[in-house]
Amino acid sequence: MAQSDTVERILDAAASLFAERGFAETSLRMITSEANVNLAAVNYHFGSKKSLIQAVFSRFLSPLSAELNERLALLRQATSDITAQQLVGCLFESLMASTEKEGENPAQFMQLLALAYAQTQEHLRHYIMAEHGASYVEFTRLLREALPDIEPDVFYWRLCFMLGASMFTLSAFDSISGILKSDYGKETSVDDAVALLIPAVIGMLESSK
Amino acid sequence: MAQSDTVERILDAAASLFAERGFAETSLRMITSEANVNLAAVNYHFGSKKSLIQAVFSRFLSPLSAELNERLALLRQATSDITAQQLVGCLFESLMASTEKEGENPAQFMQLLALAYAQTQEHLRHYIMAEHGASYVEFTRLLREALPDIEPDVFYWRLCFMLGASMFTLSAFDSISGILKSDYGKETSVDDAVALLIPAVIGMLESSK
DNA sequence: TAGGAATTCAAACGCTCTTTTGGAACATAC
DNA sequence: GTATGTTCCAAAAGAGCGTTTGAATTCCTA
Repeated sequence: MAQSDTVERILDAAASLFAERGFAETSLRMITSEANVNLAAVNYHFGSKKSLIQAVFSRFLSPLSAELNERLALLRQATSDITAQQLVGCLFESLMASTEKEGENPAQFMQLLALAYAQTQEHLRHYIMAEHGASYVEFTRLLREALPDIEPDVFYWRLCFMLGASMFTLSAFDSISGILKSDYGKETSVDDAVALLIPAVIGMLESSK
Repeated sequence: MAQSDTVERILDAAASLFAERGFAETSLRMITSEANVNLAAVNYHFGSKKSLIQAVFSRFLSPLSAELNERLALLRQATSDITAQQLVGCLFESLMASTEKEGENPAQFMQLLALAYAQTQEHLRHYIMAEHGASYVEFTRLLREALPDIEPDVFYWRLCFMLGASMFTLSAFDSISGILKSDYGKETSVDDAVALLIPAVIGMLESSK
């Protein structure tokens, strides 16, 4: 069994358990037993539980940042009048493309983000901001430029509405789509949910009310 | 020092620390030392940490359910054509009224709810649904009736968008309003944020797109 | 195929946690 | 003023945690 195998199995198990239960609620013993590796493997390969948590986020965030940076750069050089619609489209395309490339689950990713948000994990906040904050700041800046007529504070609150709606919806995707399946026999993919989400958040952002 | 004093002080400290740090990240030692009571007081008055968590939620949810039930009943007997706008108004009024009555913090309440959602705390989910699920189900039923032309699955997703935007915004209220204050010198109250939030979520619910 | 580095493993260490315990302090009622 | 029930407290029990250790094993290269 090569090292990469152990490391990947730990990351898979950790991502799944963290997303479902939370960080402190998930012990290294749960993770290593789920991953079928020895307890000491986490500290051997990652150094500590904190570092493991950061590694789990890195696996999601690095490809997302890369995708988003690339798409934003393309958009900037294609036109100088970028619309909010294009930017929001970029964001969700990046999310879906980056998770698909890595064979990951966007719903699980959003569960982890929601968790990182809800629990004030200082070390994680700092780490995420230091490693991946630039893409987010750039996205916000461009969106602000695309919506110059909105008062700054209103813009900020609407950005918040957008993030909340997106994060909550995708993080709850599994349970919502399960309910829809059993109650209405309706099969829904993440792409279907995103297709509904995009016009909704754009409507909120651009609203004149 | 009467019992009620100790119990209240524990609940206050627990709500504040849970909201800020998470459930497992907050030890009974932190809570009892913050509350200036003996460590054993939690187990004496509440039985266990789990029960304390439930009690913290109960203190928020019971007044909210009561307020919401009352307002929904009034609305039902006032008119048979209830609008989505009226229902969303009811929900936020109930939230603000119930927290104000009890001298509580709506942002803290939403932080706790977001936490309960993010971490799959089975005992808590069951408890909340069993004790307070009825009001939520009734609200959803009335909202569904107010928006009969929307496909059932689209309705469900939009409900999700609404909950996400509301929960996230209010749970992040302290940090957002802090940023607005320091960046734009703009002072924002929770009511201001809710005043922006209501038209935004109603727009999402009623949209024809 | 021998040797050295990388990885895995069982066991234990030290720590913090929730919960329990039995008695002390207090209030209330007879 | 004593009896009774409630509340508080210091201490310890018992369980689980992250981490460390050193030996065993596997892997790779020379």
